[in-house]
Formats: sequence, structure tokens, C-alpha cells
Amino acid sequence: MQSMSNEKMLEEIKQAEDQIAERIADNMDTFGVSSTVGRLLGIIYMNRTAMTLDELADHTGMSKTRMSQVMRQMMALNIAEKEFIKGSRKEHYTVEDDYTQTFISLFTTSWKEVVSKNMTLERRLRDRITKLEQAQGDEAAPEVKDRIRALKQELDDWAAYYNWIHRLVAFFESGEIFDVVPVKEPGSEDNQKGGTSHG
Amino acid sequence: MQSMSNEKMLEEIKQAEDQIAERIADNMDTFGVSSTVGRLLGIIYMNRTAMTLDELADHTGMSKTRMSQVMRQMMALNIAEKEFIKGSRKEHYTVEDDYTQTFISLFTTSWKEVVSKNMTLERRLRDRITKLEQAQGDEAAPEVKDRIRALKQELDDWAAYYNWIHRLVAFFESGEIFDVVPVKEPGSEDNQKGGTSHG
DNA sequence: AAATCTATGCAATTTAAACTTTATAATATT
DNA sequence: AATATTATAAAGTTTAAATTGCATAGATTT
Repeated sequence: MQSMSNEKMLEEIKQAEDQIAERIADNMDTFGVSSTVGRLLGIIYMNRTAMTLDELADHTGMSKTRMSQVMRQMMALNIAEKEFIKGSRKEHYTVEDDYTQTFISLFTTSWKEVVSKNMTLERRLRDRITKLEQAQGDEAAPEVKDRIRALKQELDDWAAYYNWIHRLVAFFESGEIFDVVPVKEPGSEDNQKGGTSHG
Repeated sequence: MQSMSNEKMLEEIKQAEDQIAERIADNMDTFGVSSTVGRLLGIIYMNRTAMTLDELADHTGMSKTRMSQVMRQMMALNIAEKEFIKGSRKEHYTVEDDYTQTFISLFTTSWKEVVSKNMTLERRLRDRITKLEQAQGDEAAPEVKDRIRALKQELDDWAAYYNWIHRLVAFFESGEIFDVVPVKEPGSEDNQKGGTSHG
């Protein structure tokens, strides 16, 4: 085809941008969160400036209530924050503009929650086992003793695994991960936006 | 309370085991997969030997068809495999018994898929932009030129991010992650089950 | 403190995912 | 080849999650 009209070109460009945003949204379910989270992330990111619930509702065609819920969730996940805009009464929301940092936030917040739930259960189960051991009289069947031993072993493995995740999360959160897997390919002098000191 | 009956103790032990299995299942949605995946993982893991679809259906109270679907998904995620049992016609399924390795498999397989999808889109968009640039005649508006430049920048950022994830996945898959975040706390002489050479 | 605009909690509805039933294809056994 | 038993596919149903509309509470301006 020959030289296009400007309108047609702008239309094509918009389509390309939309495809990127849509892919961001899709990828979100790998983190176990709703795709609407990704859609808003994409919209605000592409917009380059803070946006209000009304603007988001306009862009998505969804209800303002839903926008409120999702932005709240995104703030809980540490991938969005409110930004004060002088002269405006509305709340404005921004998102982290560094993809990698967004990945880290999503990864660490969700796994921290998992680790915490696990630790609670572990404590409870250890107490329970202690009581069981005390309660098992001299006449306790060998089978019972074996099962208790196996359960303790299981709990130890389990705890070791969660301890690993705990340290893994810390490794990401502190930014140490960038020392071993830098953002840009080796050969570039400047390997990341925020420097090594993250936490 | 005083010394319990053996039946009561076995009952308590079983409850504790069930709670662990239930937690494994719950945690699965952090990976973005159905909790049934986690439930089967827990059941087979606790069982310590390969199981058939019928046995799984018995344990869960779900249909055999569903068991087939989920086991297929688990094999796609590299966290389960078929095991040939001599003399039996049925398929028997086992799961990885190392929690950490299961984590790695889930993490790497899902992100690999995401990276692959992204690369396909990226290629397609770059072609499109090239065509746009060729098609923009001498009379192309400055706005169009700006938008194209911005889109290219966006695509570069985007590609850098996915390249990072790509290398991150490799870092996990190769086992190098264990060099920087070992499975057991430092102080233990033996830091992991499979040694350093994973891939 | 009344009026006006904001964001959010809650019940109701829509939509998507999980799961089951039924039907079919594949594989082994006789 | 006929039979029995397995695994998978397709369509239908149930259950859970996402989304909306309405009602209310919190601010801000006048």
C-alpha cells in the first residue's frame, strides 16, 4: 500500500498500544489476580499521569464502584498509590512505572501473605502435637507413635519450605535479585533504575 | 485431659494432616491455578506412592473425569508424571516430593508461557511499526511521528522487562537460585536434596 | 450547618470458572 | 473379533467470582 492518511496511522498506533495493554492485563492471572487489575494498570501506565475513578470508569466502561474496589486491591498489592493533585478534590491514582518493580511488588506481597498464614498454622499444629505427645500414655500403640513421628517430620519439611520462600521474598524485596539477574543485559554500564539499595 | 484412647489420637493426627493438605491447596491460587490442583498434590504427596484416577476420585469425592483433567494440567505444569506400574492397566500418577522443586516448576512453566506469548506479540508489533514507518510519506504529521517514537520506546521497555523475566526463569530453572537462597539455613552442611547441577 | 461532591459498603445480578454427566475413543484381555 | 475396562471429549449444570446499582458516610466549599 502507499502513503497512509494521518487518521489511519493514528488509528493503527492506537491499536498497537491497546494490544500491549491487553497483554499486560492477560498476564496478570499468572499472579493469581483478576485481569481487571492488569487492565487498570495498563491504562494508568499508558496515560503517564495520575487518574481519577471517574476517568478509569470512562476508559473501561465499568462502574466507578468496581474501579474503587480494584484500586484498593492494587494499593494493597503495593502497585498503585494515591497522589495529591493541588486544586482537585478527587483522589488521583498512579501506578509504579517500572515493570520490574511491579513484578517484585506483586510477587512479594502475595507470598508474604501465604508465608504468614502458614506460620500461624504451623504454630497451632506444633502445640497440638506437643499435647498429643504428653497425652499418649505408656500404653500408646506403636502405630500412633509412628504416625506422630511422621507428622513431625512432615511439619519440619513444610516449615523448611516456607522458610525458604520467606528468604526468597526478602531476596526480591531487598533488590538483591538484581545483583544476580540484572535488569539490562550485561554490557550496559547502568543496570537498574533505582540502584542497589532498595530496602 | 488424661491419657487418650488410641482411636482418638489417630483421629487427631489425621485432622492435623488434613489441615496441612488443605493449606497446600489454598496456597495454590497464588500461582494462579485451581485449588483442586493443590488438593490432588497434597493427597498424592501424603500418600507417598503413585495413585490412579479412581483412588483420587475416592479421596476427593469428585468425578473421575475431573481428576483426569486436573492431572493432565498438573503434568503440563511439570509437577506430576505418569508412572508405569507392572501388572496394572491403569495409569498411575506421582508428584514431585520436594516442595521447593514444585515451586520452581510452577513458577517457571507459567512464566515461560507468558514470555512466549509476549515474544510473539512483540515480533508482530515491530513488523507493524516498520510498515507504518515506511508508509508514512513526507507529509506525515509531527504528532504521528511522536506517537510512533513513543510506541517504539514503550515496546523497548516492555521487551526489556520480558527479557528480565526470561533470565529470571532460567536462574530458577538451572538451580542457581539455590546458590543465593539455599534451601536450609546456613550452618547446615548439606544445603539441598538434588545438588547444584540441575539443568 | 447546608449543599455538593467524593469514595465505599452491601445486596442483587451477571459472568466466568469449576465440576458432573453422558457419550465416545482407545487399550488391553479373552 | 468380542468384551471389558480405561482415559478423554463435549455439553450441560452448579458454584464461585466479578461486576453493578443503590444507599450511605466523609470531606469541602459556601
